[in-house]
Amino acid sequence: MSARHWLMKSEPETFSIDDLKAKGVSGWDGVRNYQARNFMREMRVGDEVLFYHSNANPSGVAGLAKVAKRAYPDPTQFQPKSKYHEPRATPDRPVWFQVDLRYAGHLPRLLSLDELRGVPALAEMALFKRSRLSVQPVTPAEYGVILRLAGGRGPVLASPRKC
DNA sequence: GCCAACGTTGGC
DNA sequence: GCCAACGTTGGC
Repeated sequence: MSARHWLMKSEPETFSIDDLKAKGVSGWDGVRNYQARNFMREMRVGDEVLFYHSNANPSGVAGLAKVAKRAYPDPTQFQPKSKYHEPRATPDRPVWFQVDLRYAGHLPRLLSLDELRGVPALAEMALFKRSRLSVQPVTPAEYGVILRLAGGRGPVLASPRKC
């Protein structure tokens, strides 16, 4: 099965594409929305992810990542002191899941929400239709349009290496 | 199962 | 910081 494509949002004040670059691989913890969780459970190693900066100025797609590990229980749900603590969860019956992402590059330039909104080929994106969903699928066509918009044919846009 | 109240996301 | 959109909770 070919890799699928996703868009994942993070507030750069909390965790930015620069932070992911510094860490190399990071767990995507803290997702507390069922639909977003379900999408993460569909992800497979090697799927390609658009890293979106939300609550930023400007907000937009900042970089690329790849799924490095399939969904597993988000450990913060078991930590009473965490703001992500989930009292209903037990190790046997976890409620929330996360994937690991591997940094795959910055876009040559940030593609702002405003710019993306003006592109007809992207009009059906969940980004606009479901503006609060923090993990969402992206079609191959949309993914291609976004990479092309970002411009350049730098290493960032080179064909993805196998994980 | 309905739906009002409430909480959160995220653009601006 | 404001607030619209919308997901979740809980009373009934």
